[in-house]
Amino acid sequence: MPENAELTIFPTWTAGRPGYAQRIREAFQEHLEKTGLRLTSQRQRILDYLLTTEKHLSLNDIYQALRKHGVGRVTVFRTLKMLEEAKLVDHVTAAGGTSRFEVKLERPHHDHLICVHCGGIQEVRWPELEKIQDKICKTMGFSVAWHRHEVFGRCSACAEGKAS
Amino acid sequence: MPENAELTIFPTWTAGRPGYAQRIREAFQEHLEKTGLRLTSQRQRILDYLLTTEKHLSLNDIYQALRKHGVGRVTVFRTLKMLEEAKLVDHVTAAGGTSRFEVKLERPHHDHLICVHCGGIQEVRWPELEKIQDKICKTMGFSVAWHRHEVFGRCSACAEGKAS
DNA sequence: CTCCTAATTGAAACAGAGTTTCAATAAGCC
DNA sequence: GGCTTATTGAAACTCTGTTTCAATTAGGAG
Ligand SMILES: [Mn+2]
Ligand SMILES: [Mn+2]
Ligand SMILES: [Zn+2]
Ligand SMILES: [Zn+2]
Repeated sequence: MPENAELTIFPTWTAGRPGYAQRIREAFQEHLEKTGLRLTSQRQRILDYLLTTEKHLSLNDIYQALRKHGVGRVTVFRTLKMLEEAKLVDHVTAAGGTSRFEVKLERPHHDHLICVHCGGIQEVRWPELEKIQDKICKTMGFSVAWHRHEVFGRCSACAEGKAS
Repeated sequence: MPENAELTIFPTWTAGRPGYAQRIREAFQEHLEKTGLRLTSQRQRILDYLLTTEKHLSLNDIYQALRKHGVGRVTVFRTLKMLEEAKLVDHVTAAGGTSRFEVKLERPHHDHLICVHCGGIQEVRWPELEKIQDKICKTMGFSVAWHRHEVFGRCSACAEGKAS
């Protein structure tokens, strides 16, 4: 499996959505004001990088991309945490167990199909399935906060070329 | 969240199943012979500990329990890996992100409801849900090898005492 | 614009799970 | 018993994630 596989999120989620980048930046500023935080060049860069690179990025991916612009690892870590609290960003636990981040604003919840061969991540929505999940949890007296449903296997592309 | 929460697997899975311990030990030996590995006291102890303690144990839980009998951390690590390859043991990703292990032989597939408050793990089978998963994956041309469906929230016990 | 203060930053050090290395040890076979 | 090879475990290392704290900066008050 390639070390940095093609980890696309809904292609053109940001791009295909007029004003999306604008809106998420505004929501970001709103959150900053509301919580008494400050707008710094680092925080701006990190959000912008997430917006322009439509992929599932790890903390380290972002750090490596922005260190040349003087953004530290710790700041990336803290900013991602803050963006998650602000519900502007979310994370997936990828194959290796590390967290990968994606913009969340206006995006519906989805789960991931992870190809063990090429490392590619496909996104999937199955409200029908989640309805059953919620129903069963309810009958067990378990109140769901969030869930992680990750399916591992071979994507259509890799299933054809059956070479290991 | 308590550091070592009550992490029960199906109560009496091993206990309520006459000869289970016996069968899994035999399967273990078979695997050793088949792959040219050797039966050591350490490997025996680790498997036995998993069998007698019907819980979802972390690598460290097992190490802490067996170090007094002269079993090293590395050996626990390697043995768990081997047991997973032999399909005798499986792991769950618990609340903190660490792996917890459980015996697998003859046990039906199940998923986990993980309480973020007390750390307790409940097991759940929902074939209906998984049927939908497989159906949708199929239509997407994705061939499922395995999946991990973990639901985080509050168990019934913790939901009542609403203290944080 | 300047000053002030509290928020922010990032190097460094730390934590914890997981993994490799390698010399010493033990299993299984003759 | 003796030989060969797998196994073991201390130590060192990797990687992700996290805390600490002195230096820096945002942004509001003057
Ligand atoms: Mn996604
Ligand atoms: Mn289980
Ligand atoms: Zn693939
Ligand atoms: Zn609970």
